[in-house]
Amino acid sequence: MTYSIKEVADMMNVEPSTLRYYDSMGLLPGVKRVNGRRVFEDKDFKWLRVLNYMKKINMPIDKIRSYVELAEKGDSTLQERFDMILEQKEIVLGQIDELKKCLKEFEYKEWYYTEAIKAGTEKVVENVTSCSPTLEVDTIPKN
Amino acid sequence: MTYSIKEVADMMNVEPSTLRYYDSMGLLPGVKRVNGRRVFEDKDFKWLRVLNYMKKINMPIDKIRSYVELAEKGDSTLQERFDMILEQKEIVLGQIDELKKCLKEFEYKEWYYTEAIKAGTEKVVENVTSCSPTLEVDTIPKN
DNA sequence: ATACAAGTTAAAGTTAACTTTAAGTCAAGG
DNA sequence: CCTTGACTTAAAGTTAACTTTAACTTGTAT
Repeated sequence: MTYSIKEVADMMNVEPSTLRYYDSMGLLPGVKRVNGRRVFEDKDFKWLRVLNYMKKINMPIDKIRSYVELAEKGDSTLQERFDMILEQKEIVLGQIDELKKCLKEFEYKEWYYTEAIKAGTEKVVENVTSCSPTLEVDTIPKN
Repeated sequence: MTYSIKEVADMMNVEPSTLRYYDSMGLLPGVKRVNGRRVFEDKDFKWLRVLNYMKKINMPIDKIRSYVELAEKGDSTLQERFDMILEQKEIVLGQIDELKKCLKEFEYKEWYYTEAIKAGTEKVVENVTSCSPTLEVDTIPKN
C-alpha cells in the first residue's frame, strides 16, 4: 500500500507543506519518489509515528534529526539512541509532573471562583489566596 | 517588603527584560513605579504566580492578558473567569493524557533498545515494531 | 488536446515570545 | 563633581517552526 503526501498529511492532521518541511529537515528518511513525487509506504509510518510523539513532547527538530541520523547509521549507534531515549523519558516525566502541579492550581482556582460566584464577590476568598513571594512562586520555565 | 526587577527576575528565573516584556503586554497590572522604576510588592507575586502556571501550560500571552483584563474589571467578570479556568483545566488534563501516551512510547523504546543492545543488533526487535499506518499513527498536533 | 488538480523546489514571509541595542535617567560612593 | 551600576523606553533583531508564493511538472478527466 502506498500513500500520497496529501493522504499522509490528512492522516497525521498536518499540512502537506509541513511534511515537505520535515523531509527537508531530514526527519523522513527513505521516502520513495516516483516522477519526483513523494510516495509513502507502510515502513514510512514507523518514522512518522516516532516523529509524532517526539514532537508532542516538544523535542526540537534538530534533536529529532540527530536521533534519526543515529538510527540511519545502524547498530553501531544503539547505545547512543538508548541514552537519548532515556533522557527524553526523564524529560517527559518532568513535564507530566509540572503539569500535575499546574492542574492543582487550576483546580484551586475552580474552587476559588465557585465560592466567589456563590458570594457574588471575590472579597470572600481573596484573603485565602494571598501568597508569600518566596514560598509559592516557583520558577517560570525559560521558554 | 519591596523588590527590584532584577530580584524578581532572579526569583522567577527569567531575565529582567522578560518581565518588562510581560509588563508591556499587560500581564503585570498594578506594579508601582518610583522614579520611573518598577517596584514589586508582595501583592504582585499573586500575579507572577498566576503568570507562572499559565505559561507552563503554554497558554498564549494574549489569552493570559484577557484573563488579567477580566480580573481587573472586578466581580462582574467572575463567571467569565470561572469559564476560562475550567476550559484551561480541561486543556491541562488533555496535555497530561497526551504526555502519558508519549511516556509509554518512550518506555517501549527503552525496552526495545535494551533488547537490541543485548543482542548487538536491532534485527532482533525490528519485527516487533512494524506498525500499521492507520492503527498506530495518531494525530500530530498542529503546533 | 487541453484543462485541472496535485505534486515539486527555492526562497521569502509569518508568528510568538522573547532578547538585544541604543540612548538616556538616577542614586550612591569616592 | 564624576563615575558606576541598575534601571528606563522604543525599536530592531532573533529563533523555531512552519506557511506561502512563484514558477514549474505531471497524471487524469473531458
